[in-house]
Amino acid sequence: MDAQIKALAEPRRRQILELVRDRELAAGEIAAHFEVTRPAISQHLTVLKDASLVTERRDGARRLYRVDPTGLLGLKRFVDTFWASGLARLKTEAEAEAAKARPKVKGR
Amino acid sequence: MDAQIKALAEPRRRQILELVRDRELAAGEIAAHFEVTRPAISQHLTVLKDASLVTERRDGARRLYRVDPTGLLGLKRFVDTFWASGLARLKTEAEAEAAKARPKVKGR
DNA sequence: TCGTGTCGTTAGTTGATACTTACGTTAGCA
DNA sequence: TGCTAACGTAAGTATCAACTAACGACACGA
Repeated sequence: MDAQIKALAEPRRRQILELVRDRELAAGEIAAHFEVTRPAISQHLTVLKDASLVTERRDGARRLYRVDPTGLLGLKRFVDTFWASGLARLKTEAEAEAAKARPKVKGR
Repeated sequence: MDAQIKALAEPRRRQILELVRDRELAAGEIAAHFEVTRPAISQHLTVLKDASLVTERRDGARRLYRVDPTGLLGLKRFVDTFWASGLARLKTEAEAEAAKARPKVKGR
């Protein structure tokens, strides 16, 4: 999961993912959306590909990229785990607060 | 969401989060789990606190830390969005594959 | 086969950051 | 009021990565 989260930590790579989320785009088309040079985008695409966050498909001399959900699985599990424990904690605190408000009552 | 994901990109900070996920720990207790110096952990805790990923509570001279689910909300939405679109894409492709297997049939 | 278009790769530079050492701050106790 | 314990902060260093410029590789058409 380390590769995935490090790949997503860069804002530009998240922007690239937004671009290829629901449509397939060539490397040059992706680069046209940014003000950095094309090689910079190419390096970002390599990072995303190595992290299994995008897939690469060749079409002649072009290379088409698209989001790949595979790499997101580990990160999703990580986030969901902490989210669930956070919710459980909030629930416990809320119940403790409610119990403090009316200490004599047991149920309801 | 930028601060949160950059905070989580560091492996040591994720380890710290694991430690304070279900129990409250003092800064010194957290630092005892690692081989780096205590100030290094203190700096990590500052980053996590600024990203609303942990809460700080003072108890005399000690400072107790614990996971705060607040900062996870944005990241969770981001991951869930891509996860959902990825699932939708896989579903579409599976249906296309099924349609290719039996091109004459319309339904079922 | 010779250009042209589409990309990836390498080398080098620069800015960000994780770390250590040294110091400052606050709380509690004799 | 001193002393100690538990932290945070500041300054300096070293490593990492995002970027540019230059070059190489591959596909396609005249």
